[in-house]
Amino acid sequence: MDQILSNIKIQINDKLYVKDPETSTLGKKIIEESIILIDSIGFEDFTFKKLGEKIGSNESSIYRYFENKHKLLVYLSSWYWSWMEYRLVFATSNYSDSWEKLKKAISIVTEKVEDDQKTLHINESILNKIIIAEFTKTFHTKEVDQENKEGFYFIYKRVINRITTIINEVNPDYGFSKSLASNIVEGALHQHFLKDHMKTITDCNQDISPTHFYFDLIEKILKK
Amino acid sequence: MDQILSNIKIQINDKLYVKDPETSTLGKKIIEESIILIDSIGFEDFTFKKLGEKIGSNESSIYRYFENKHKLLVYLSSWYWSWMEYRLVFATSNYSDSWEKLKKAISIVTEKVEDDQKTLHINESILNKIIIAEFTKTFHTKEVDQENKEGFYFIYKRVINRITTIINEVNPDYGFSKSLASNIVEGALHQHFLKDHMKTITDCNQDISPTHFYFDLIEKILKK
DNA sequence: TCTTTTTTGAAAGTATTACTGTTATATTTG
DNA sequence: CAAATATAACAGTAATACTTTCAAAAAAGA
Repeated sequence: MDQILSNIKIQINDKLYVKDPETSTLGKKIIEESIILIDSIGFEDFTFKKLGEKIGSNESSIYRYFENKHKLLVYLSSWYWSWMEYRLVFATSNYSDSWEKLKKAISIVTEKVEDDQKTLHINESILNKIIIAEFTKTFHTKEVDQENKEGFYFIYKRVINRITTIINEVNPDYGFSKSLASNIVEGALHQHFLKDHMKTITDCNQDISPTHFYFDLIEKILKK
Repeated sequence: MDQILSNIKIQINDKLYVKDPETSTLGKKIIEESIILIDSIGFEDFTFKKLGEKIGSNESSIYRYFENKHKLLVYLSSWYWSWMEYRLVFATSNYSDSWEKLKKAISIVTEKVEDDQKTLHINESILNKIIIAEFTKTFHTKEVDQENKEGFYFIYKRVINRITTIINEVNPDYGFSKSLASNIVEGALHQHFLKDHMKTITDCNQDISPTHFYFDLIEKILKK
């Protein structure tokens, strides 16, 4: 598994970058340090100038990789969902029982993320924190329809569709498999946010994870 | 009911404004036109300068009401949830059957919003569109914990808590009433967004509303 | 109604952001 | 080693997100 994972290259829509950051040291440094900087100061205060200072590079050099910080965030999000999809496909491929497969899939997309040591320049645990705090900003824009057409959210939608398919396997009579899948993926991010910042409106905490909540939920909704 | 509604004044946390916009013509114009302008160009491109031009006022006059556009958005959101809460309390007060009460509550927070003619300067239908597209930005910031302490999200949380209480009435044995309530409120906004911008990952459309999806969901989760 | 207070508008000013363009230097590749 | 490419440094622009000052207009109070 390690071998296989270390060999995959996560494919990102090439409209998201000017120059592929995976092809150079500076590019990888931009990715690595932007994750840390966005997590640390938040996307609103994050600028290419600050990132340049942090990595000892000039602002204009970063612009040769990404048109603007929005596209960088969409790039990071695509990377995250692509990595998620890989784990999802890998972890669910060996199940014959669709219920167990669904539980595995749900746990993958709802659990807290640990750093994947196989990807050297990307800290998935911090990237997960960014996704929780900033992902909705990638599509809550006036350009969403245009960018959706250009495929900016393709991998994210494919993750949702994979879960939808498993839901349909578990219970073909259930009429809202797509909404349930999108609700769980988005809702889990939200529950993680609430447990850190608005504890009074969630049951999730150190002991009860969003995974618990959604396991219980799918059991009640889908099991006959 | 009209009488009662026309007499209530929606109370907003006074830390959200420098001067209460409800106390002057200009203030009300700022609220009225900011809703239209944010909906039309999106929150990112919205500036006090553009709003000033639109209402024939100077930028600096708007700064006398709101410190910055973030606080204006939190103000508009608070107004929205306060108005929601009012409708929620009013519509559910007469039910003796808690199941019917819950259904009524869910339909109020998940249905598409029509303009409330009783509030002259606020178009709730457009405000609802802003909430769908921009509300998560009010708390997805680095200042969320501080602003939460200052009560910026108090009314929103109270709406969630009211729904939580009704869920507990319906089924006291269900262990995730808070997460279910926060999931439904946030999830409904998300499903509305998806039906307009990412149709492939939702079952909601012109015929099937988010309300249908969540009615079915609570029935399966809470009914014994 | 007259005066005082408050509100608003106009304009100027500042620091920062979000870029673009140019040129020299450093690095890589063939 | 030469040519091509990548990067750094710097200058420059338009817009943003404010703040300040001052005068005019409007509202409130006596």
